[in-house]
Amino acid sequence: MDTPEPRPHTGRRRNEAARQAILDAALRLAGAADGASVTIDAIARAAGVGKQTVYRWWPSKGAVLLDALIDRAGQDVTVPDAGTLHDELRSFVATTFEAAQQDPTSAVLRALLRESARDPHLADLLQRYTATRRAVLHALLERGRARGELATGADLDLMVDQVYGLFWYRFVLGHGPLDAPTAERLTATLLAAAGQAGRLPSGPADAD
Amino acid sequence: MDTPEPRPHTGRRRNEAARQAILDAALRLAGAADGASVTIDAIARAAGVGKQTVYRWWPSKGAVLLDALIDRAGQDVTVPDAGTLHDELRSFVATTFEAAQQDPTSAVLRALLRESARDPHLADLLQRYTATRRAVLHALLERGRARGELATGADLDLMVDQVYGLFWYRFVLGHGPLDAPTAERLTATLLAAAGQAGRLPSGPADAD
Amino acid sequence: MDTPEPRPHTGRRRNEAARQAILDAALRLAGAADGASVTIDAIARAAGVGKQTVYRWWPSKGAVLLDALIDRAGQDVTVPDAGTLHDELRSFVATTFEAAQQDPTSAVLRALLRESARDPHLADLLQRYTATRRAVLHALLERGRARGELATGADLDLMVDQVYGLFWYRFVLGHGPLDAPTAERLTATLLAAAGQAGRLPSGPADAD
Amino acid sequence: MDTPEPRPHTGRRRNEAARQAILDAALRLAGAADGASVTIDAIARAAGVGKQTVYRWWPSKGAVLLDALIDRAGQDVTVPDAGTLHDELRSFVATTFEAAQQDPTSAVLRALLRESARDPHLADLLQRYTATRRAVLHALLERGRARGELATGADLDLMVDQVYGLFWYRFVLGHGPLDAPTAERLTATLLAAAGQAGRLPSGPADAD
DNA sequence: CGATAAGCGAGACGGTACGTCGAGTCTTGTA
DNA sequence: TACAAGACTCGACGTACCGTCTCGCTTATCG
Repeated sequence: MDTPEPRPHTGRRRNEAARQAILDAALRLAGAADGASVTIDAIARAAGVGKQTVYRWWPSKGAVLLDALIDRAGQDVTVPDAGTLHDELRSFVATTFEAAQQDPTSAVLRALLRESARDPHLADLLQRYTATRRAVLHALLERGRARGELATGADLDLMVDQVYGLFWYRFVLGHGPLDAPTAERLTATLLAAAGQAGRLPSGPADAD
Repeated sequence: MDTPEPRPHTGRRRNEAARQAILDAALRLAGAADGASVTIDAIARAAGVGKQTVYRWWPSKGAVLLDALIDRAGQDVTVPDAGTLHDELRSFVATTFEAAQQDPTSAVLRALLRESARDPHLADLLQRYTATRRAVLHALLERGRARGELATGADLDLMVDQVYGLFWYRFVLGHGPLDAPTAERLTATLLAAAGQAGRLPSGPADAD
Repeated sequence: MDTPEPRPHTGRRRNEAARQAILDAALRLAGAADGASVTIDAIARAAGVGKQTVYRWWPSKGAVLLDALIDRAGQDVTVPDAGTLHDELRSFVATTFEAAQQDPTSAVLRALLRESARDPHLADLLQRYTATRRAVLHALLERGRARGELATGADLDLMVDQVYGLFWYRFVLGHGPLDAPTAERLTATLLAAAGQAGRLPSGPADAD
Repeated sequence: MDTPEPRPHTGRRRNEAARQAILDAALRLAGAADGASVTIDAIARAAGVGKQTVYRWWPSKGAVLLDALIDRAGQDVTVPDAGTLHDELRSFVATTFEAAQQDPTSAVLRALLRESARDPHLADLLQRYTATRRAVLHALLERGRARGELATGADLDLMVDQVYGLFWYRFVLGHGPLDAPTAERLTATLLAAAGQAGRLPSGPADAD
């Protein structure tokens, strides 16, 4: 049973240099100024590219930004896998906090939020992206539970959302710190509760 | 010698009916469809009002929406002040969750987020608004601490932001429930940790 | 020393089927709808041909149309050479009128005019094409003059342009008929005047 | 029975200065260069006006040009009404020839033709405009016929179209002169024929 | 027979102009 | 002076064609 030989490809191939130039331009513009003027026209002009070339490959401005984020700033939050759940979780949270506040990433994240507010399609993409991030954290917690460091009844989804909820809330409003001590205290809070799961109201089955 | 009584008033007075019509129209449009087409032109047209009349009294579209939210849907989250901190907190959280998901409020909140992403002025207003909400919750916690129900070292700001962070995170993404059981578990988590404050790393001075 | 015999030929030969398909597609599209959407892309797509294949052989869209016109509809206006100048002229005019109003030709002519308005290169081609048409009519008149049926001072160029002028004017605007009676009356007008050339102001030398 | 009092007018009035600036800019651009770059954007920019203001009042670029032509260059071909039909006709034709070849008018006419080729709406407008021009010439001829200077059977429509046909044909192609001698010879041709109407095949009733 | 040289379908590329939308401002006449 | 109406400038939007440029492949001719 061989492959249906869909089509070996025909026509000119995508210009990788143009792709890079567009992502670069998007990052540069998102980082500059107050984030206004992140326009498709501006991105295309800054990349030395026709507008159509942007629209050919991305459905919206925000999709470009998201792509830029994943390509350029996505590889930084790694799971350390060192020792106790407490250490792992604290490290994960602190790294997440820190990474988001570095210079290009922060601007892109804000630009993404700005765009996703208008563009339902981007909102969808962003939702999918955040889901993968949640999944990573969820897996981390699950490994801890498997090692007996969490009560079996612990609501992992809630724990995950408490981390990312706090993160986004402070990131957007900027009224409170997202630093290492905060990561430490947040971790302690979550584990203090989940370690006493017997006294907690039982969460959902959480079979995943 | 006090102010020279400059002029009691001259010219036509503000038309209260127009104000109401504008807020109504804003709510109606924000609730309708997917929330797109909440335009100043659309609001003015729907309210049977000139655009200038909107701009005369509000600095931006978002300010109109925020005003509508406060006028129409703002008075519902009250602090019960009944019994233990645990009950008070659970009630507050559950009420917050519920109120935000009712029909006109939910749409307006989403419209507000959408606008605040673009409009820095509205972002400022919204920040001030959320600050008042945080202050209410902070006061609630502080009363509890005064009654000895919280460790003295507890980071109240962190607790507040965990509540609102989870709320906004789930409200925006819609991937998890914001129901009474969730409120219950969240409350339990927060208090389980804060009751053992002695074992927590000490938070900031929290002098407010 | 003649041409350096550059190279007899090498490589693949021109695909005649593609040529025909392109001309067919051009005619079909020019005839369809209101004539809009006669695009190079559309022609190429309709002909199942790459755009480059069009540009390889024709300098512009209009050149394709002109080629189609000459190939498909060009051979119909013949000079009868039967009897008197009056009869010949009337026949020529009537045939010209009729031929232009037949179905594929009419649409292509209009499409050509449309394109030539934009494309200076096509305008040039079209000018050359109309010049050959004028030359045919001019020769017909000259033969008549040689037979003594026209005054020697007659301005043949003016007569030619009166025929084609009337034709194009009515063809484009469509406000008056281009039928046999019109051809008859036009012929009579021209000959009535040119038969009395002695009383006319003398025209240019008309040496051609 | 009074008027239905449609509306006394409300809202800001049309800015006449903007209208003039747009027409001026259109003429200027049409006259400059080779006529390319007569763009809506360019007109708006040159007029110091938003694009929307152009679109608010004219359906297309060509409509602007036509308006400019009528406003600025339309008042020049007047009917002299001096003496014989021959003199009147010659004068009319010569003036028409001359006016069209003066500097701003010529460019605008060419730009109009260019646009009308693409824009069916403009083609319609242009058709209406040419009809009014034909009507003027038709009236001139009719007065001559009433004075007995034309045969009663003369096909006035044909005569009119011979004048304008020759004019447009030479104006567009530019292969022959549109000067006073040409006007003189054309006039002579037309009148030579129409003066002998008895020998012409009878035209249409021409009852207008 | 292989090397070389086009021609070909497909389609991505940098551009330019299009016509529309929404924003915030301004100018009318009326109340 | 507020108001309804609506014209104004500005700037971004997403689309349509233009003419050019690769791709991988298919023919042809020539050494």
